[in-house]
Amino acid sequence: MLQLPDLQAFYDTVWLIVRQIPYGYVGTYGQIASMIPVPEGVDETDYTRLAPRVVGDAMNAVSSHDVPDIPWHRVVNSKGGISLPVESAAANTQRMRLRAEEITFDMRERIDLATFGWLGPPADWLAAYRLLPPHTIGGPPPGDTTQLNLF
DNA sequence: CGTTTGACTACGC
DNA sequence: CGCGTAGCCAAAC
Repeated sequence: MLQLPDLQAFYDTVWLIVRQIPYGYVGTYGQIASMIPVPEGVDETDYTRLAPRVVGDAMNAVSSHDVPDIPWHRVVNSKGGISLPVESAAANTQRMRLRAEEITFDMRERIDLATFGWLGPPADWLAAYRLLPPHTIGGPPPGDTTQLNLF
């Protein structure tokens, strides 16, 4: 069983991380969840497979109000696709904002994570908030060790 | 209040 | 690869 002890704290951490995703890059639900330490007493396996859904809940909470501080449009699923209901107003907004950041979609409406996938925040930032390093996504990193925070 | 639904993901075919 | 499914969480009905 997962049962997060402090849901609001989890949401706060998710938003904190999402704010760090730079212009022109995207993070995934699972990636963000993996950066948050597994709460005490929570089974790690359950956390791994269920926490990404709760990250989606946290995104839903802000996108419905369209909180300006939080670039919610930069969060996509593990396949690089938009997870909002297709053709919904919110999904169209998200796609429009991503394209405005010069992020491109392939023929199947998917973003190449090897190109646009966020590599995560700097180690010192993670340490300051006691978070975990993100596990790499989308295969081998493109090799740019100097990913500037343009946000 | 039960019930249903879903901004997820890993895994097996 | 794509599709289906398990997992059993939260939020919305």
